[in-house]
Amino acid sequence: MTNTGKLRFGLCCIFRQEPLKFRQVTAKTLQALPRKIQLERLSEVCLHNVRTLQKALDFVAENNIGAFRILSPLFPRYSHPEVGYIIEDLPDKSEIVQRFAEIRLFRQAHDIRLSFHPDQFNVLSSPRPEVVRNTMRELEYQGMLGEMVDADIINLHAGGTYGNKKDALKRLQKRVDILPQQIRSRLSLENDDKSYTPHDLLPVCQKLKIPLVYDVHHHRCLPDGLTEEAVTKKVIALWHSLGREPYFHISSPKNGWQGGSHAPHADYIDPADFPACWRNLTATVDVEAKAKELAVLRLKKDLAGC
DNA sequence: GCATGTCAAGTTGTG
DNA sequence: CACAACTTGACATGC
Repeated sequence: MTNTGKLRFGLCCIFRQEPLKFRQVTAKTLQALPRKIQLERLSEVCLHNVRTLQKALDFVAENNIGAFRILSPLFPRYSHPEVGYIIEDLPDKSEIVQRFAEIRLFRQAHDIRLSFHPDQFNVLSSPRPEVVRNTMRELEYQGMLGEMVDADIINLHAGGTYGNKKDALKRLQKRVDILPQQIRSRLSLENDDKSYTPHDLLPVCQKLKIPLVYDVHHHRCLPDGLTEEAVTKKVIALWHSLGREPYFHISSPKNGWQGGSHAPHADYIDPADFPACWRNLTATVDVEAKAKELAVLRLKKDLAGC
């Protein structure tokens, strides 16, 4: 009933009901256009997306949501090898930069925690050099955005196992060690539902002095012998040793737990899936649910009533 | 204007 | 050894 900690919930990337839409443009479409037109098109989309991000944070602040995950393609195709670009290239660069500055101040004024989550195709453990190069490009992009908006997390999965987890994690560690500070200072690893458990990643994170985002749904899909309480405790200790607020992910499976090890995300979070040991913490919990802002608001309500 | 297909990425498992 | 599945929402295209 009386929560001592300050649990904050995070909204992921987009909205279900609010009329806030981010725009996209594909490499294929761009490649059919001359460079000048490409940049005009990209500028239009980027400006739209920065304005939309501002509105998204307005909504987040008004509804007492404590965190927001920024979608990776906020600037579509930024790190693409053929059609990639920098803000300087865009006709609307001055308004874009100006709005980023406003977003940054707004974030700070309202204490909204911002994060990035490069998708599964970004793999630092890959044995393929071009995969790692592309990942680096994407991380540089997200690091640049992170710097501009004052985000504190770029959260990454550990990637594939290639038949040998130890070697894969060694490659990962080597590559984290050479990341620019702008990225490394924001980097976290997250346990996934197929390959890497908290048990696998905690030692890596400790060695690299980077935090672990604990996804309890993934942990239930891919258990490692550790209880949720035990992992929670270790993860909190890790974040605190770095002087930072712990970060978790929650989701509920679409078709219940009986339908196999992993399932697509449900529209809402079943409050029963929310770990009891998270209740009174000071921590951030991203709500991964298809009903987006509706799911965040419902979960807040449900937990307040327990 | 709506419905269907396409895009974007890397890994893994299947055929 | 080649290819589909996985994931996802918006874009792009065709009727």
